[in-house]
Amino acid sequence: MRVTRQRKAILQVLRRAHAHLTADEVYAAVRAEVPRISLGTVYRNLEILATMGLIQKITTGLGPMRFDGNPERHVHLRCERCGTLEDLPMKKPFNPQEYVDPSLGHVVRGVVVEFHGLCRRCAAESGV
Amino acid sequence: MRVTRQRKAILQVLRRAHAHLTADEVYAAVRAEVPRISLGTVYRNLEILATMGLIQKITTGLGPMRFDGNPERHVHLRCERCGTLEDLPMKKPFNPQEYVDPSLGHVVRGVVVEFHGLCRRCAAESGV
DNA sequence: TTGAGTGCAAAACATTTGCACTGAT
DNA sequence: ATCAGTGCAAATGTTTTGCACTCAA
Repeated sequence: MRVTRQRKAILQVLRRAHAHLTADEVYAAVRAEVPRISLGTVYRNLEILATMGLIQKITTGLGPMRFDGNPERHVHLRCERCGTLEDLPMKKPFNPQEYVDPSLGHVVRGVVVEFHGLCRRCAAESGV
Repeated sequence: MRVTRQRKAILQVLRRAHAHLTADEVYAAVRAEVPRISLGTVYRNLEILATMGLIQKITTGLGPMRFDGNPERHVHLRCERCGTLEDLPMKKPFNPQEYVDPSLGHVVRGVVVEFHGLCRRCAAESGV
Protein backbone atom coordinates (compact mmCIF):
# COMPACT_ATOMS: atom_id res chain seq x y z
CA MET A 1 0.00 0.00 0.00
CA ARG A 2 1.35 3.36 -1.00
CA VAL A 3 1.46 6.25 1.39
CA THR A 4 -0.14 9.09 -0.49
CA ARG A 5 -0.78 12.63 0.67
CA GLN A 6 -4.52 11.97 0.47
CA ARG A 7 -4.37 8.79 2.51
CA LYS A 8 -2.23 10.36 5.21
CA ALA A 9 -4.52 13.37 5.48
CA ILE A 10 -7.66 11.22 5.78
CA LEU A 11 -6.17 9.11 8.54
CA GLN A 12 -4.96 12.21 10.36
CA VAL A 13 -8.38 13.84 10.22
CA LEU A 14 -10.02 10.75 11.68
CA ARG A 15 -7.45 10.38 14.42
CA ARG A 16 -7.80 13.98 15.46
CA ALA A 17 -11.59 14.09 15.32
CA HIS A 18 -13.59 14.09 18.54
CA ALA A 19 -16.76 12.75 16.97
CA HIS A 20 -17.16 9.98 14.44
CA LEU A 21 -17.33 11.57 11.03
CA THR A 22 -19.30 10.83 7.88
CA ALA A 23 -17.48 10.47 4.56
CA ASP A 24 -18.64 13.95 3.67
CA GLU A 25 -17.33 15.45 6.88
CA VAL A 26 -14.00 13.75 6.28
CA TYR A 27 -14.00 15.16 2.75
CA ALA A 28 -14.65 18.69 4.01
CA ALA A 29 -11.93 18.45 6.65
CA VAL A 30 -9.32 16.93 4.34
CA ARG A 31 -9.89 19.63 1.73
CA ALA A 32 -8.21 22.13 4.04
CA GLU A 33 -5.02 20.14 3.52
CA VAL A 34 -5.52 18.65 0.05
CA PRO A 35 -7.90 21.02 -1.75
CA ARG A 36 -8.18 19.04 -4.97
CA ILE A 37 -9.02 15.69 -3.34
CA SER A 38 -12.20 14.11 -4.65
CA LEU A 39 -15.04 12.54 -2.71
CA GLY A 40 -14.46 9.30 -4.58
CA THR A 41 -10.91 9.15 -3.28
CA VAL A 42 -12.16 9.74 0.24
CA TYR A 43 -14.59 6.82 -0.06
CA ARG A 44 -11.97 4.56 -1.61
CA ASN A 45 -9.49 5.28 1.13
CA LEU A 46 -11.96 4.96 3.97
CA GLU A 47 -12.83 1.52 2.64
CA ILE A 48 -9.17 0.51 2.38
CA LEU A 49 -8.20 1.88 5.78
CA ALA A 50 -11.12 0.06 7.38
CA THR A 51 -10.22 -3.21 5.67
CA MET A 52 -6.67 -2.84 6.91
CA GLY A 53 -7.93 -2.30 10.43
CA LEU A 54 -6.54 1.22 10.78
CA ILE A 55 -9.98 2.74 11.25
CA GLN A 56 -13.49 1.48 11.94
CA LYS A 57 -16.53 1.73 9.74
CA ILE A 58 -19.69 2.25 11.75
CA THR A 59 -23.10 1.77 10.23
CA THR A 60 -25.75 2.87 12.61
CA GLY A 61 -29.01 2.61 10.79
CA LEU A 62 -29.57 6.31 11.12
CA GLY A 63 -28.13 8.32 8.25
CA PRO A 64 -24.86 7.64 6.46
CA MET A 65 -21.89 5.55 7.58
CA ARG A 66 -19.49 7.02 10.06
CA PHE A 67 -15.81 6.41 10.50
CA ASP A 68 -13.85 6.08 13.70
CA GLY A 69 -10.12 6.76 13.82
CA ASN A 70 -9.79 4.50 16.84
CA PRO A 71 -9.33 0.92 15.66
CA GLU A 72 -9.55 -0.55 19.19
CA ARG A 73 -12.60 -2.52 20.13
CA HIS A 74 -15.08 -0.34 21.97
CA VAL A 75 -18.78 0.38 21.83
CA HIS A 76 -20.82 3.38 20.83
CA LEU A 77 -23.73 5.25 22.26
CA ARG A 78 -26.11 6.83 19.80
CA CYS A 79 -27.87 9.78 21.43
CA GLU A 80 -31.60 9.67 20.71
CA ARG A 81 -31.90 13.39 21.33
CA CYS A 82 -29.01 15.02 19.43
CA GLY A 83 -27.98 12.16 17.16
CA THR A 84 -24.28 12.13 18.01
CA LEU A 85 -22.34 8.94 18.17
CA GLU A 86 -19.81 8.75 20.96
CA ASP A 87 -17.52 6.20 22.54
CA LEU A 88 -18.59 4.36 25.62
CA PRO A 89 -16.15 2.56 27.89
CA MET A 90 -17.20 -1.00 28.74
CA LYS A 91 -16.97 -2.49 32.22
CA LYS A 92 -16.19 -5.92 30.83
CA PRO A 93 -15.80 -7.45 27.40
CA PHE A 94 -18.79 -8.92 25.67
CA ASN A 95 -18.62 -12.65 25.18
CA PRO A 96 -21.07 -13.95 22.54
CA GLN A 97 -20.83 -17.52 23.86
CA GLU A 98 -22.62 -16.49 27.03
CA TYR A 99 -25.71 -15.69 25.05
CA VAL A 100 -25.81 -18.04 22.13
CA ASP A 101 -26.18 -21.78 22.15
CA PRO A 102 -23.46 -23.29 19.93
CA SER A 103 -25.29 -26.59 19.51
CA LEU A 104 -27.74 -25.27 16.94
CA GLY A 105 -25.42 -25.62 14.00
CA HIS A 106 -24.49 -22.05 13.27
CA VAL A 107 -21.13 -20.42 13.98
CA VAL A 108 -20.88 -17.13 15.83
CA ARG A 109 -17.69 -15.27 15.06
CA GLY A 110 -18.43 -11.85 16.39
CA VAL A 111 -21.00 -9.39 17.50
CA VAL A 112 -21.87 -5.76 16.95
CA VAL A 113 -23.23 -3.94 19.96
CA GLU A 114 -24.60 -0.43 19.84
CA PHE A 115 -26.21 1.28 22.78
CA HIS A 116 -28.77 3.99 22.47
CA GLY A 117 -30.00 6.49 24.97
CA LEU A 118 -28.87 9.97 25.96
CA CYS A 119 -25.37 11.36 25.79
CA ARG A 120 -23.94 13.17 28.79
CA ARG A 121 -24.91 16.61 27.59
CA CYS A 122 -28.46 15.72 26.65
CA ALA A 123 -28.99 13.75 29.86
CA ALA A 124 -27.93 16.81 31.85
CA GLU A 125 -30.03 19.21 29.79
CA SER A 126 -33.17 17.13 30.00
CA GLY A 127 -32.67 16.66 33.72
CA VAL A 128 -32.77 12.89 33.72
CA MET B 1 -55.15 3.73 10.57
CA ARG B 2 -57.01 2.32 7.60
CA VAL B 3 -56.77 -1.30 6.62
CA THR B 4 -55.97 -1.25 2.95
CA ARG B 5 -55.36 -4.15 0.62
CA GLN B 6 -51.75 -3.03 0.22
CA ARG B 7 -51.10 -2.78 3.93
CA LYS B 8 -52.59 -6.19 4.65
CA ALA B 9 -50.59 -7.82 1.88
CA ILE B 10 -47.31 -6.30 3.08
CA LEU B 11 -47.84 -7.46 6.64
CA GLN B 12 -48.83 -10.91 5.44
CA VAL B 13 -45.70 -11.26 3.28
CA LEU B 14 -43.48 -10.32 6.20
CA ARG B 15 -45.23 -12.65 8.62
CA ARG B 16 -44.96 -15.58 6.23
CA ALA B 17 -41.34 -14.93 5.23
CA HIS B 18 -38.63 -17.18 6.58
CA ALA B 19 -35.85 -14.67 6.07
CA HIS B 20 -35.89 -10.96 6.75
CA LEU B 21 -36.71 -9.17 3.53
CA THR B 22 -35.55 -5.94 1.95
CA ALA B 23 -38.11 -3.37 0.78
CA ASP B 24 -37.52 -4.53 -2.76
CA GLU B 25 -38.11 -8.16 -1.88
CA VAL B 26 -41.33 -7.21 -0.11
CA TYR B 27 -42.34 -5.25 -3.21
CA ALA B 28 -41.72 -8.23 -5.46
CA ALA B 29 -43.65 -10.60 -3.19
CA VAL B 30 -46.59 -8.28 -2.68
CA ARG B 31 -46.95 -7.73 -6.42
CA ALA B 32 -48.21 -11.30 -6.74
CA GLU B 33 -51.22 -10.21 -4.74
CA VAL B 34 -51.50 -6.52 -5.59
CA PRO B 35 -49.88 -6.11 -9.02
CA ARG B 36 -50.25 -2.33 -9.27
CA ILE B 37 -48.73 -1.52 -5.88
CA SER B 38 -45.87 0.96 -6.04
CA LEU B 39 -42.50 0.79 -4.35
CA GLY B 40 -43.24 4.10 -2.66
CA THR B 41 -46.31 2.61 -1.02
CA VAL B 42 -44.25 -0.32 0.18
CA TYR B 43 -41.72 2.01 1.79
CA ARG B 44 -44.43 4.18 3.33
CA ASN B 45 -46.19 1.19 4.84
CA LEU B 46 -43.05 -0.47 6.11
CA GLU B 47 -42.23 2.75 7.93
CA ILE B 48 -45.72 3.01 9.40
CA LEU B 49 -45.92 -0.65 10.43
CA ALA B 50 -42.53 -0.39 12.11
CA THR B 51 -43.53 2.78 13.97
CA MET B 52 -46.67 1.04 15.19
CA GLY B 53 -44.61 -1.87 16.42
CA LEU B 54 -46.16 -4.46 14.13
CA ILE B 55 -42.88 -5.21 12.39
CA GLN B 56 -39.20 -4.46 12.99
CA LYS B 57 -36.85 -2.42 10.87
CA ILE B 58 -33.37 -3.85 10.87
CA THR B 59 -30.39 -1.88 9.67
CA THR B 60 -27.39 -4.07 9.52
CA GLY B 61 -24.64 -2.06 7.96
CA LEU B 62 -24.43 -4.41 5.03
CA GLY B 63 -26.73 -3.48 2.19
CA PRO B 64 -30.23 -2.09 2.47
CA MET B 65 -32.61 -2.18 5.44
CA ARG B 66 -34.45 -5.37 6.16
CA PHE B 67 -37.83 -5.91 7.73
CA ASP B 68 -38.88 -8.53 10.21
CA GLY B 69 -42.50 -9.61 10.59
CA ASN B 70 -41.84 -10.69 14.16
CA PRO B 71 -42.15 -7.66 16.44
CA GLU B 72 -40.84 -9.50 19.52
CA ARG B 73 -37.40 -8.65 20.83
CA HIS B 74 -34.84 -11.13 19.57
CA VAL B 75 -31.42 -11.05 17.99
CA HIS B 76 -30.13 -11.76 14.52
CA LEU B 77 -27.28 -13.58 12.94
CA ARG B 78 -25.88 -12.16 9.74
CA CYS B 79 -24.24 -14.90 7.70
CA GLU B 80 -20.85 -13.77 6.42
CA ARG B 81 -20.98 -16.31 3.62
CA CYS B 82 -24.45 -16.04 2.08
CA GLY B 83 -25.59 -12.72 3.51
CA THR B 84 -28.89 -13.89 4.99
CA LEU B 85 -30.19 -12.50 8.21
CA GLU B 86 -31.89 -14.99 10.49
CA ASP B 87 -33.26 -15.13 13.99
CA LEU B 88 -31.12 -16.43 16.80
CA PRO B 89 -32.53 -17.71 20.07
CA MET B 90 -30.68 -16.37 23.11
CA LYS B 91 -29.71 -18.40 26.16
CA LYS B 92 -30.30 -15.46 28.47
CA PRO B 93 -31.42 -11.85 28.06
CA PHE B 94 -28.88 -9.16 27.45
CA ASN B 95 -28.60 -6.64 30.24
CA PRO B 96 -26.83 -3.39 29.23
CA GLN B 97 -26.12 -2.47 32.86
CA GLU B 98 -23.69 -5.37 33.14
CA TYR B 99 -21.46 -3.74 30.59
CA VAL B 100 -21.86 -0.03 30.95
CA ASP B 101 -21.11 2.13 33.94
CA PRO B 102 -24.16 4.31 34.71
CA SER B 103 -22.15 6.81 36.77
CA LEU B 104 -20.67 8.59 33.77
CA GLY B 105 -23.64 10.82 33.13
CA HIS B 106 -25.20 9.28 30.10
CA VAL B 107 -28.42 7.29 30.01
CA VAL B 108 -28.61 3.90 28.35
CA ARG B 109 -32.10 3.02 27.26
CA GLY B 110 -31.49 0.12 24.96
CA VAL B 111 -29.05 -1.79 22.92
CA VAL B 112 -28.86 -3.30 19.47
CA VAL B 113 -27.00 -6.58 19.28
CA GLU B 114 -26.23 -8.29 16.01
CA PHE B 115 -24.17 -11.44 15.75
CA HIS B 116 -22.22 -12.36 12.69
CA GLY B 117 -20.80 -15.66 11.60
CA LEU B 118 -22.17 -18.56 9.59
CA CYS B 119 -25.78 -19.67 9.31
CA ARG B 120 -26.65 -23.34 9.77
CA ARG B 121 -26.55 -24.15 6.08
CA CYS B 122 -23.25 -22.40 5.38
CA ALA B 123 -21.63 -23.86 8.49
CA ALA B 124 -22.60 -27.34 7.33
CA GLU B 125 -21.48 -26.73 3.74
CA SER B 126 -18.11 -25.30 4.67
CA GLY B 127 -17.54 -28.14 7.11
CA VAL B 128 -16.88 -25.99 10.16
C1' DT C 1 9.65 3.19 -15.08
C1' DT C 2 5.19 1.54 -13.73
C1' DG C 3 1.01 0.33 -11.75
C1' DA C 4 -1.40 1.79 -7.43
C1' DG C 5 -3.73 5.69 -6.58
C1' DT C 6 -6.14 9.95 -8.13
C1' DG C 7 -9.69 13.50 -10.01
C1' DC C 8 -13.61 13.96 -12.43
C1' DA C 9 -18.02 12.96 -13.93
C1' DA C 10 -21.45 9.73 -14.59
C1' DA C 11 -23.87 5.85 -12.81
C1' DA C 12 -25.86 2.96 -9.41
C1' DC C 13 -28.61 2.29 -5.57
C1' DA C 14 -31.78 3.01 -1.69
C1' DT C 15 -35.11 5.89 -0.08
C1' DT C 16 -38.24 9.94 0.03
C1' DT C 17 -41.52 13.15 -1.75
C1' DG C 18 -45.07 16.10 -4.57
C1' DC C 19 -49.22 15.67 -6.65
C1' DA C 20 -53.51 14.29 -8.52
C1' DC C 21 -56.44 10.37 -7.96
C1' DT C 22 -58.79 6.44 -5.34
C1' DG C 23 -61.22 3.86 -2.07
C1' DA C 24 -61.93 2.62 3.11
C1' DT C 25 -64.52 4.53 6.55
C1' DA D 1 -68.56 12.66 1.49
C1' DT D 2 -64.11 12.87 3.25
C1' DC D 3 -59.36 12.46 3.67
C1' DA D 4 -55.87 8.70 4.58
C1' DG D 5 -53.75 6.14 1.45
C1' DT D 6 -52.19 5.20 -3.33
C1' DG D 7 -49.62 5.18 -7.99
C1' DC D 8 -46.50 7.43 -10.58
C1' DA D 9 -42.52 9.84 -11.54
C1' DA D 10 -39.13 12.88 -10.23
C1' DA D 11 -35.95 14.22 -6.69
C1' DT D 12 -32.69 13.29 -2.98
C1' DG D 13 -28.73 11.58 -0.76
C1' DT D 14 -25.10 8.26 -0.39
C1' DT D 15 -21.81 5.40 -2.35
C1' DT D 16 -19.54 3.20 -6.37
C1' DT D 17 -17.27 3.08 -10.74
C1' DG D 18 -14.94 3.86 -15.56
C1' DC D 19 -11.35 6.17 -17.49
C1' DA D 20 -7.38 8.84 -18.49
C1' DC D 21 -3.83 10.96 -15.83
C1' DT D 22 -0.37 11.31 -11.88
C1' DC D 23 3.09 10.31 -8.68
C1' DA D 24 5.15 7.18 -4.82
C1' DA D 25 8.10 3.38 -4.95
